Amino acid sequence: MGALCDFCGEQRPTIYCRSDAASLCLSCDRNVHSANALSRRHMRTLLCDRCASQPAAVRCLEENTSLCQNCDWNGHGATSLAAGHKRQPINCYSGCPSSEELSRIWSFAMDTHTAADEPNCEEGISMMSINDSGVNNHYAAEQESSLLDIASTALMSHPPTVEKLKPLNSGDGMNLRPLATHQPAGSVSVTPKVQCITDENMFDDGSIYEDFCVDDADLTFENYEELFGTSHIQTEQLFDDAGIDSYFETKEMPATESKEELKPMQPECSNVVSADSSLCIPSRHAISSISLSFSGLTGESNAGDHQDCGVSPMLLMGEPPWLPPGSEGSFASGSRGSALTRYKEKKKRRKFDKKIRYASRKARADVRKRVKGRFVKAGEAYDYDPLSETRSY
DNA sequence: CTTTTATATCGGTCCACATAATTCG
DNA sequence: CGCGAATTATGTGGACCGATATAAA
Repeated sequence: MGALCDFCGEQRPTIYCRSDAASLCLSCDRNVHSANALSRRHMRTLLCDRCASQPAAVRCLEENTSLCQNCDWNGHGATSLAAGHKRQPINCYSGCPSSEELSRIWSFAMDTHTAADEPNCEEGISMMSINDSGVNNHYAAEQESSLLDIASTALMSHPPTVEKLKPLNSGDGMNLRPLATHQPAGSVSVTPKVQCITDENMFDDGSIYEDFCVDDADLTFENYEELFGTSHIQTEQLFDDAGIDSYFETKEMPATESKEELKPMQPECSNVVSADSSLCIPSRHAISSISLSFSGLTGESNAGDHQDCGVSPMLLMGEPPWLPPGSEGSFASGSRGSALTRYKEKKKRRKFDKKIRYASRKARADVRKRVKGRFVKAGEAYDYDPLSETRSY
């Protein structure tokens, strides 16, 4: 990624779109993502001020900078001084929010980015026909109205806790999502986040966990694309869906094997935290975190993900060096099955949301007549017409 | 408990053709 | 080196098929 907007190549990029794996200036962001209903669904967030290549996850209020997980944990949180900085999670957004709405979401950032750095972009926005009123079809209206229901960005210190995440994760229709700054790999690899795992208070009565574990699986499998940067091509080369899927199924399934089902989970934990195995107290939260680690490796993550995690994919795929305590063996065997089912369903859904490189080709394929699923020559008999769904014979 | 059968799931393949990419003069 | 024409390569979606996994008998 360069220092310029991937689209116009002129302005300084401010927004990172995971679906497009692109850094965009504010103007181009709106331009590109107002093109159609699908693009409006792209989740975007601020660009990391430090590396300028990853989506920002948190805003350091002390330094007044937006940071991706990697920069936050490695560069920023690494120092004891900065580790105590107040951080504010940065929300993702979709749709085509107006500049006012964006400034409401990111009041801290838009002051600097928009007003100071991208005067032209702002001007561009005001001039664009696809502005707030321009994209006022029903879908966009929904998007924008839900944008107004923005989840508040609670102040936090490192580390964020499960409780703080829960409400952000609970809104199903919300198109504004927090970046998970509690990502597992990081959470077990950097000291400050150990609290997250060892905070037994969190699980004293088990209630939080019970609420969390299943929903967290949801978070894991549904939002990981939003949580991590995405690069379709790169990741398919690294880990295609089948790969992680098979890993999932062969190692995690069957759900009925309560005694051994956790074995496969351990390598994640043990390897990820190999630098400090004492961190890997196999708490239930850790298990949830582990599943999040999986999410970072599935289909549409990219090299940056692993960079973010600070763990190489190969390491993550390693064999389990030790077995978990038996207490975890009974962990949510039932909910695991349902979580897996939901994961598969969502994975299936994601396939429909695959990246289309050439929209024109898709548009054409969408209207091509077929015989048993195969394209037929123009004018020849067909058994399926996507437009009329009629047969020619 | 083992074997057989039925069912479900998954990935790969095929097709035509517009268009992107490459080659050539 | 740049340009235009010609050629080649690519990508797109739905249905099908074989391999594999899982469940049931």
